Amino acid sequence: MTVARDLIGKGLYLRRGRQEFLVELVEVEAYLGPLDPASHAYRGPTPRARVMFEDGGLCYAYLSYGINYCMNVVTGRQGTGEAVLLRAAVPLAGVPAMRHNRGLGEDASQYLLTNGPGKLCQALGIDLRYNGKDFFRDDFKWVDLGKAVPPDAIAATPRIGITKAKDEPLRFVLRESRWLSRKFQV
DNA sequence: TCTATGATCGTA
DNA sequence: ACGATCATAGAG
Repeated sequence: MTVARDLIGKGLYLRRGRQEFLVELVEVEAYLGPLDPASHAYRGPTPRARVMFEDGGLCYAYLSYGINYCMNVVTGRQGTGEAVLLRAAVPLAGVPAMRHNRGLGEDASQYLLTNGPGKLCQALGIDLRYNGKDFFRDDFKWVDLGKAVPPDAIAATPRIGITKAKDEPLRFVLRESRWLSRKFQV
């Protein structure tokens, strides 16, 4: 949870072939493991959730609603099943490719690029092949963007799109960001 | 601005 | 059958 908070404002870089992407994370959600009924780890290390139980630093990617992909950072030690869902980001590099991946024209609002977990993955070209990849290798890189994010710039709110444990404030957002999947309410 | 709905498929 | 989503349609 404090790990999730620390991801706000971090830069994530991805290279695929000749394409390079860089985004700044502005919205994440913590999923706490087997005791969290909203987590995919709730039923233990099933085939889908297996990488959630690996050591931290891996990518847990899955198909959501048969339509979109979503990506997580595994954050616990081996066996704990903790992960953080990446929900929204600011596009910093590779914007034309993201626009293409999203099927958006030049005139479409820039905020539609990466303001949701499915949109973020589509923009970056993330699919099931990225499940189990290492965010510290495998063409990913964490980038220090050099911005200090003061604690009061980050807000904690309930998680989105879940039915169980919906009241825990485990979604972390950069308060004033225009790139959130939903506007932060006071 | 909001609520409802359909698309679509891996997982359990 | 369900779901850590999204885009669209229609009402107010």
